[in-house]
Amino acid sequence: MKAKDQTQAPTCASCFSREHSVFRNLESGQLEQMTYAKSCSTFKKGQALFTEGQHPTGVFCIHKGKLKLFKLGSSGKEQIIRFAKEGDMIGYRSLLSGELFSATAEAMEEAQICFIPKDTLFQMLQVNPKLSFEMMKLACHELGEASKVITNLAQKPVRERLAEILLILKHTFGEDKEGYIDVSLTREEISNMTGTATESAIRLLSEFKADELILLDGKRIKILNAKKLAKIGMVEEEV
Amino acid sequence: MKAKDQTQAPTCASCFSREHSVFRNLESGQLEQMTYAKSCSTFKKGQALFTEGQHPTGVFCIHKGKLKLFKLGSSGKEQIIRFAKEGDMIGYRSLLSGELFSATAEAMEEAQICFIPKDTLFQMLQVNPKLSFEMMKLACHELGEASKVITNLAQKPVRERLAEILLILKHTFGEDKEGYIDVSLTREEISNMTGTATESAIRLLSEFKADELILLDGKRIKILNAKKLAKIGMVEEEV
DNA sequence: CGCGCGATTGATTCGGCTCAATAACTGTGG
DNA sequence: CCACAGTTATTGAGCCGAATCAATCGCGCG
Repeated sequence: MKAKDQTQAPTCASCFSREHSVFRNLESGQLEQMTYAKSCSTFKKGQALFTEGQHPTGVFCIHKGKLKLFKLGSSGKEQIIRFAKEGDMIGYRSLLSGELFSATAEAMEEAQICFIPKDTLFQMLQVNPKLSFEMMKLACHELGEASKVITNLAQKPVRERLAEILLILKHTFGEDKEGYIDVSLTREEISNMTGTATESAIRLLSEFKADELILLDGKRIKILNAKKLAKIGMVEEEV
Repeated sequence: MKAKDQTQAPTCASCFSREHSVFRNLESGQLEQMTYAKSCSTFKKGQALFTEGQHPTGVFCIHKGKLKLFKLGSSGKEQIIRFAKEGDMIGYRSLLSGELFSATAEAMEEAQICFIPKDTLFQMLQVNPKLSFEMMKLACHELGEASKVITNLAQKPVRERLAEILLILKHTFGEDKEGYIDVSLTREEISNMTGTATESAIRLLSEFKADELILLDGKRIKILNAKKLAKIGMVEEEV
């Protein structure tokens, strides 16, 4: 399941993506410990880091690349729970709660991932209350986000949800030089986020395009009128 | 917002509902500290402990009673995020993530609630890594539950969701001597959990009753055929 | 006893899903 | 470099689940 090449494995101390992660405030001793314990590997597009139902043995840090986390619904359709990119940590939820993985993590593009074994992380948590607090904060924040998603799914019609999702995507992944959202998603993946049939997502995207709210170029999406999208999505802030 | 009577305020050391809470393993010193710092009050049915958007100043421990936590959707409809009962802690998510309350907590029946100020809790977290871990675990567990809810809302039809909700209610609140689920909910509240119109929830409940899966007596609900409900709800376990 | 909210049931509408057919695109091997 | 196979995207038609609207009923309670 894990790839093998440790070739360009960097030290954690010099890791750029760490700067934006929960590990940003580690002292050098712990950084060394982590560098020593971690293993780094490459995942190809579509390859899974772990699968729903498996037993967690550590956490994954994303050094490069983008991942999607999804659960399979009873009909087999993927429900995308969240994305993860450079500097994000994956798999901590199940590890910390002592449960099996509740979702599958899959690389959306070639990705370089570091793996930190459970023992190492737990040791660090024990001696470093700040790290514990940081991770608790992260979990609590995500919990708040989840309750928003729940309310939206339960109450907003598809059109509103999709409008909001587009703004969230822009916010999560940013834009490239040309102003397109910096992520490549299939229409199906977009629908798996929104909680809708793929055809519905396509139809609405076409509508938004016709209304000049967005611009479509294959999988590339550019937001032209965030204000109006926010109004459609019933969000005050432009997410 | 808070009621005043400290009349029957018990000590935390003797608090029965603490036995099942994250505070179950506190040592006597911290228990004293908590007893000293906490304030206990009574909330009437329908009274809010806190409201979405407010600034958290501490956490609430439920000594007695049942609460619902809900968010308001853009149309003003309540979305029930979770319930809380004896021994549960409320308001920790926002406090720990340093955000505003993301939901409103309201007493569903007369409730006795203890309030633990932010400073006290944070001090205890600092000196007690086990408590931190316990709370992190709690948050991570709930996060996993949330992702289940998200997948269900996005993918399951109303009929399946309602069947599952009934099983969850039974599991959460247990049954009284007569086998009825030990909580009193209006049809609207049930629909606000399920993410559906009240009329739809009513219709489906009537169906389930006609199919002899449940028994209805006013607000009282008794599960007659959990196995079949689980099948309808597409859940392997009987939740 | 009557007021008023919650529950129920019926009729109707409509959003969104499914099914189906095509078109466009991606990669792959000759 | 092109043709083919296998996805992925698009569009249309029809249907169905669930929301809405409307009316009545039943009670809990002052």
